[in-house]
Amino acid sequence: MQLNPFEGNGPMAVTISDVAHAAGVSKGAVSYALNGQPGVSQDTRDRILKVAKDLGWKPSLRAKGLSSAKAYALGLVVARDPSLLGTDPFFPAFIAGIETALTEHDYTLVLSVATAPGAEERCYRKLVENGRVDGVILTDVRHNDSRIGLLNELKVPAVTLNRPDASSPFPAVSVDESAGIVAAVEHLVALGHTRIAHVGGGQEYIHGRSRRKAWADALAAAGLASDLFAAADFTAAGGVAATAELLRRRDRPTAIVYANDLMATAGQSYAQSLGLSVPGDLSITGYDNAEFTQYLNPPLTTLATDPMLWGRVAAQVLLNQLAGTHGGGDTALPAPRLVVRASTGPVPDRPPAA
Amino acid sequence: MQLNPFEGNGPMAVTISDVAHAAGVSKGAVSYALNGQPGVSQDTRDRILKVAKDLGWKPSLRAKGLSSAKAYALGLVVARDPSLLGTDPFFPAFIAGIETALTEHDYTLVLSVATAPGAEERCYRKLVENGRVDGVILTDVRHNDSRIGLLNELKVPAVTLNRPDASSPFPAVSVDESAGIVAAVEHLVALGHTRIAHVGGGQEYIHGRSRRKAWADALAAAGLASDLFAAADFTAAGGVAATAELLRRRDRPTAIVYANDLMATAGQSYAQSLGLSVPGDLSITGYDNAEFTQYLNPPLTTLATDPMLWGRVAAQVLLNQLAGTHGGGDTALPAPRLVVRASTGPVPDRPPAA
DNA sequence: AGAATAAACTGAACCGGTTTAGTAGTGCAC
DNA sequence: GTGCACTACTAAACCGGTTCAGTTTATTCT
Repeated sequence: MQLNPFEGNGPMAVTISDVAHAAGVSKGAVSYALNGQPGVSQDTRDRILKVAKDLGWKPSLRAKGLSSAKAYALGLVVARDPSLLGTDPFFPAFIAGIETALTEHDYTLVLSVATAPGAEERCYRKLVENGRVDGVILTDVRHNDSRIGLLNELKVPAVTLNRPDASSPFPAVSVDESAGIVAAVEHLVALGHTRIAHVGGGQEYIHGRSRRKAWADALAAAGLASDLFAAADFTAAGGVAATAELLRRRDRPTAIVYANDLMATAGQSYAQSLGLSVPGDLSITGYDNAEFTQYLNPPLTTLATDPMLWGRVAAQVLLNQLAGTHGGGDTALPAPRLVVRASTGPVPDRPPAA
Repeated sequence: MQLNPFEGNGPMAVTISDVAHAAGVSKGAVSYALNGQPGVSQDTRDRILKVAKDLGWKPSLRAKGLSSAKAYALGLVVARDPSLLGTDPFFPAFIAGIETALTEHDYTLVLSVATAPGAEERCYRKLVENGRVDGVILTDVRHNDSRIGLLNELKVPAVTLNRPDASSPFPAVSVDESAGIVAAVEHLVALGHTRIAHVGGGQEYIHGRSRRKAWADALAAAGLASDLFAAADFTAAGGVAATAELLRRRDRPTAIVYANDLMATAGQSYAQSLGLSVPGDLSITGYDNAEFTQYLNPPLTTLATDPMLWGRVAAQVLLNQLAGTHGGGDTALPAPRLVVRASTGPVPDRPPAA
């Protein structure tokens, strides 16, 4: 059982003892030498390093992990309905960003997908209690997020994407999403729109909330009322339903700011199916700048973020924390960039016929 | 250094020795009892189990891993240009599927993203040599894929998505993609089309090749020539370029079968920008059934697969292999399902003016 | 020259499990 | 009542590293 026929590293992996024996020193000396710690002379150090290299020694992460009580891995739990997972361009790029930071430090990413509700907390607990990870990244932060307390209890280092609204001891890496939404609203205001609606994402998410608040604030700043709000949940179906609700209103909007691209796409398609012209009768903006949005008819005006950078920085902050070299402060990333395409245009002269 | 203040499990994790002491037996006995192995009487076993439970004992994966030379994790290396990662709805769902199989067995997924070319092989090597994973899943299999040889050399169990064209000792989990493409072509033939083009994905991928071959075969079966092929690379830009090339031809196609949704979307948008009507002048089919395709104008006729199932089965096969309970044969999954939407229609009476 | 100090290095304990070799005790046959 | 097989269990080695407590040797101080 000890000899797994599949186990790699050739016929038998070379251990630190092999190196010690070959170099004529003790295991301890080899450990010191290989880790750049004091306790060995330069001569001996060089010799040990050479022997280790010649023998093709590779540290065993398993052994290292056991003795140093570390996993050399970071955890990410993604809690989404699996069928919706593929619709969001955020995660793949975000994960790629994490990886760029991790590979430099010989850390890996342990990914969990929590499908069932409540499974998320179990995922985090398991990951930490099993010692799979040394720290975790918290995405999709919710209003009064219970995970903050859980991670606190588990005493595991963490980073959050954006600062939670409940008190959190963990550093946050933040993007000023408000600025993006404000830019979109200002763009529409400049085009003459006065009835600018918002189809919001799930309001249990802080990014759902902050986008809504930014929309309302920007309208207030322009002296406009923010009564044209329709709640949705970031899904295409939700986007359609919210759009339908808004377009049924007597004072139907001439522009809709959506909280993400998928809802905007679905909403645009729905509006068009009603015979409305985009942007002739209705201007539409999204959020995320998903690749496909430039191929819609019309191409979607949206907000471009840099999820890869976000992932990279989040991982970096977490690694710094583990190394004890993190100041503790939050990190601010560049605000989203407004990408103006053909789905937004001047306000129509008069409201289109219903 | 030994006592990481962040390390979870309360003030100090309870070990097998604690349990042994509390139950008045030796470490070995506890190990036997906890693993359901013979060597302890039923009475003692029950007592040990109870004590372990009362004390809240959790096995340390790190220790377990060291002594049993296992990682209790599976590896997945995704090699895509990070900027393109978000465009493919396949991976998130695929990964979610993997997770559903893993969580049942207390395995986790270690995910690597190889951005630079060549980094992929290094990723696999590192994952295996560091003992991070017990097996790996191979996606995006290429023509004469060099990774097969690498994994063979590393002596790591693996599963491939679809059977590689080079000889591979690893079980494959396959979807008959050909059947999907054939269904799409037959659908177009039934609509009267005779000039049916194909915009292919990267021909270095076996799925790129097999989709092309299926297209050619289906045309041949219908007595049609398969000269309308344009090479692309699964990207939107590539799809546009290939579409442009096809539409410039004297015998321009009346229908185009794309190797994926993104290229189809971009191609459709491009054709429309040329003033062509879809499907009036040109019918279009995609592949993947990405969520957004139903919100295009017109909605896209495409092929629906079940990436989640694919992930689940692939992981399951790999786990069986690790447990030694896998027969060794390949597994066939249901063929893609043709989803007919408005982007395909009857062949136009005469070729549209150029 | 002798004592104090530091550097270089060794041996062993340790992390928390698994597994092997060996021991004690029981039951049964002859 | 001795021999044998079998069960139930223990002690210790082991996985491959890290780290602590000493020991030896060289250097410096007085």
